Amino acid sequence: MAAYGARSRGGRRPTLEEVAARAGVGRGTVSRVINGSPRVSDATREAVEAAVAELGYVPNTAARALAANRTDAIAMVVPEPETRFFAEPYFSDMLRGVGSQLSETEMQLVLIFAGSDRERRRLAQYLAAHRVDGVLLVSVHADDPLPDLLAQLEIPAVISGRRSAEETLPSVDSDNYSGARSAVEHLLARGRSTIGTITGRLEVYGAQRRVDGYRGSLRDAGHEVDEDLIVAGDFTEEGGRRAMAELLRRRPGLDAVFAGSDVMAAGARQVLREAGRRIPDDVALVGFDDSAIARHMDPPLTSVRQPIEEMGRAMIDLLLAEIADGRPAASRGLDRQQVVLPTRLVERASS
Amino acid sequence: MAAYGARSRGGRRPTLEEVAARAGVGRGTVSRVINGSPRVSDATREAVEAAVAELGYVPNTAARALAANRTDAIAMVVPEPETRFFAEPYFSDMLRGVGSQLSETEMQLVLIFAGSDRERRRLAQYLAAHRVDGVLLVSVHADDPLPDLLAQLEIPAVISGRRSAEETLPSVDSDNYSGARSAVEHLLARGRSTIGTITGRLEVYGAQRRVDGYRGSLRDAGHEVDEDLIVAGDFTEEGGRRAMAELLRRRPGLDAVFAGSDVMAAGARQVLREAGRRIPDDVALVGFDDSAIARHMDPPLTSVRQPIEEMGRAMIDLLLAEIADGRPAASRGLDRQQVVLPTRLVERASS
DNA sequence: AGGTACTGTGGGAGCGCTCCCACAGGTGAT
DNA sequence: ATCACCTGTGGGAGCGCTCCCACAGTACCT
Repeated sequence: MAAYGARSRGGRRPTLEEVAARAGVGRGTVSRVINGSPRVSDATREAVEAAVAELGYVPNTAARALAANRTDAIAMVVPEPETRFFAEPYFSDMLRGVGSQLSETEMQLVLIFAGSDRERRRLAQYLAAHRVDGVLLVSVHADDPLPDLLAQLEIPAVISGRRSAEETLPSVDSDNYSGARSAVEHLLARGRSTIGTITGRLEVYGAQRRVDGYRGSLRDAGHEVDEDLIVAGDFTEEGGRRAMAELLRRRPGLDAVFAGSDVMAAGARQVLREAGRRIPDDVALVGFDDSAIARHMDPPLTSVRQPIEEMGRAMIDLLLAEIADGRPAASRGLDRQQVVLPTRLVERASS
Repeated sequence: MAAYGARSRGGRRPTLEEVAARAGVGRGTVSRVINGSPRVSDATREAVEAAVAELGYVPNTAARALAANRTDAIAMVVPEPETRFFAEPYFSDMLRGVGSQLSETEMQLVLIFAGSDRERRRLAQYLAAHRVDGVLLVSVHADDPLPDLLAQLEIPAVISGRRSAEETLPSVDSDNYSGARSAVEHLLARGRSTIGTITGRLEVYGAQRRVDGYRGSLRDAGHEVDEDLIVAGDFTEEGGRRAMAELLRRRPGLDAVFAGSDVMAAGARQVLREAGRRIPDDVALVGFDDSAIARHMDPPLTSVRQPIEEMGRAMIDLLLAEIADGRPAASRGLDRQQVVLPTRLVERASS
């Protein structure tokens, strides 16, 4: 505990001015040392650092925020109710990446849920008050007004998962197209010929791209795409069940299924089992996400791994760059603003 | 979007002073209106409110924090790595309660993980900088130095789950003793006679109290307590498996098990099944927490429900009272500072 | 010697609030 | 009429920083 500075016990905390007096220098100099400016002589720096340590000085963030007009905090906004947030491994993996990357800096992370209307109104206030220097948007729908609000307020933001082919915000996404291709090519290589797919909600750009990948790899392999083998799900387990039942009805003889998410694959597995289909003997199954449930499924699920933790880290990198680069948002070309990370197929017993 | 105030677009935000000028009043008066002081005439209040709306004024939190020496934010500190946080439904339920209660106020919630040493150091800095008005401590061990640090810094805090019988911090806990009693009494009423128990980590006070409840109800029913029927677990699924195996070794004829948590009950169930014991026919099983996994187990698990969401709400109430009550901590008697919420047995097919 | 160009430093001004004292004007008791 | 005491209001001071201008000192030219 001693390291925390016994001197800060109770009462008033030391100020910059007091540190300056103790070190025998001016306020400006202490400020420069605290902020790591190079324009300070070594001797002075040491004297100041000693005074800081002796007094247990800790900068007052409110004063700094007021004077410098920055908050040293960023928000991760999750436009989902908390329940979903915790149910989906996607979010917690992302949070882990974000947290680890951020702990390299002095920045603080504020987690904000904006599921209900009331929460949304609070968020709008919060952003209008500029209580954060930047915002991480975690899974916004294409028609969400949040990005516009952020642009209007000129708050730097990064989005996870593009909303469309021409995303205007800086974004980090995984390569959904190639990921889907690798899954389908794997099934083809295993000799499967009638491959169905259960899609995510098609308003989600990434879900679309996965279907595109499915189509592309079949076509490239010389197969004609049978539209009856494509059934829409909604990323939920229940949706996976319904879609699988529909697939079995349409094409009872199918021998493989590519599900657009692990959770939907879990739903599909139940229906396949109830229908007496063995996995992978009768029907091979591949998921997407490589979340924890893929490993724990019976049999363990082959799945396309998205590097979600790295995506979180990349988002922080983009956001910090944007904040550093003068406040303005994505106005200097979309070059390095759209990061797409590769996926990788993880083969397990289900295929 | 119009409601967000088109006037705040870009550039500078309006200040108190500008609102005052527009409303034709002084700065002090605007401040009083903003902060809901009653000492303002109705006519003036309306004029100010109109000016606020027209200019799209939003108070600058940094300036307010600096002048008033408060931050309008509280932190929820989780001394666990993020992984565990998300794995345990306990935390997310608590977060839900905290969030809902807090959304009644202007306070902001900051979620802080303090699992690693580095995270701990950052937290110490954060607290020393007084970046929050109060702290919610979510599951601290008895020997954690955090409470002392908070006391030293004179930061109001509330703890979830007492650390010992004479907890010094304001706390919110569930009635672990009675909860355990209700579980065991239920098993006795169902005609079970050889009831084992799998405990949580006994450094955790609540885990101890559950064992106390187990002992107490057996004794009150005229049974002698067989120490061989008490095996220590550690709140994990794996620990539950190990403990169950040990119980079966020691007392193969046991006909019921009370597990100190649902997760451990899940582990125990696996071992029981592998050992060919039917649930509840051969062995009745009862858990603690009534978390989501209790409902989804096969068979669904009878469990002692803790009102975790309400606990979260109660923590906020205590903390806000403490913050309002002049800054000093728990120094005016422990009367209303220790809240204990009742538990309730939820009967399902496992018993 | 004078000029130019650094580097390092001190300290004034100002960020946008809250707090509080001062004071005007009204009301009612004496 | 005088005093006491409200209510409502204005505005100075100050919170603890950062920013930036000014300037001393040194170094290196011409």
